[in-house]
Amino acid sequence: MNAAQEIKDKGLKVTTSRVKVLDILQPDGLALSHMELEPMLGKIDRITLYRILNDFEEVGLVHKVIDLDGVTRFALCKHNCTTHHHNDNHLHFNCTACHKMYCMDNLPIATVSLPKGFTATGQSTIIYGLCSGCN
Amino acid sequence: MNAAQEIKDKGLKVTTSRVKVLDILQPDGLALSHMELEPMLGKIDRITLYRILNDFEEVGLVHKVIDLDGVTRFALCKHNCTTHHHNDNHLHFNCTACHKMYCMDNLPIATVSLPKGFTATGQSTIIYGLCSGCN
DNA sequence: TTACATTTGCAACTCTGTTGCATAAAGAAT
DNA sequence: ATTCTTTATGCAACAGAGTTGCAAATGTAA
Repeated sequence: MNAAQEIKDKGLKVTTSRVKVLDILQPDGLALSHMELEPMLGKIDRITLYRILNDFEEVGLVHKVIDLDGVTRFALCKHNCTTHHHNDNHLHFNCTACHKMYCMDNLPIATVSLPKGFTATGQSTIIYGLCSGCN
Repeated sequence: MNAAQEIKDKGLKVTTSRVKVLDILQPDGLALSHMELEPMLGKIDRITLYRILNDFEEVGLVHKVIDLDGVTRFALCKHNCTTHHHNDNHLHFNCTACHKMYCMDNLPIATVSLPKGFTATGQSTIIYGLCSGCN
């Protein structure tokens, strides 16, 4: 499916900036930061980029993940997420050498038994080490 | 052990600000943010607090964890961490209601088998949901 | 109590993220 | 194609987090 159609399907207007952002996030399973995205987009206003990413997250096109350095990153959703409901819980791998953040879609997520009184609605796991490119 | 002695043992000078910071972090297993710590400390300069926390982390007195909102939090180390080497890998629980971050010292950490080429040196897991106080 | 090294506080700065408002662009109707 | 309405964009201004350099204050050991 092309980016414009995906955007339209989520009820958002199709603009050149939005299409470009979605196209850049498409190919690999990498979560990109604001700083990485901005130069790839040409002359887009940084505030616009913030708003596009937030809108995309709200309608379920992308998900947000905060890396080990506290940097916010965005990656494409793959499991038919919808507005205000993300279905794509998965592990992330953060390379300590190149700082790339990978979405590990096919790894199982362990369930943890919590102490009495605590109830879990989800979990966020970031595994760190060396990625295939840096090993 | 009292705070002053712990600070001295790590090779840092014992100052009133440092003792106060360590005393506040002592009791519970909670990871506190900068914003939470500052008002508890009286008239301490915010830059000094940044430096104290960074120094404490370097020598293994406290560890840093970034919560689900991207807020940096600090908590006491409990497993004889040393300078530049932390031994206290453990899960964290982030309450989505009161936003408290708990160190879950006694829960087992699952090991994940990664794709070929990837090697893990550690992982950071934050479980979110409702804590015992909010349930 | 003097002297040295370290810590603190201040000023200034960068980076990240948000809000309000005027302008520009998209989408639908004519 | 032209107009109209809604939504998106760009700009300015701001707030918060975090860092660095430097002078003044404090801790520690002699």
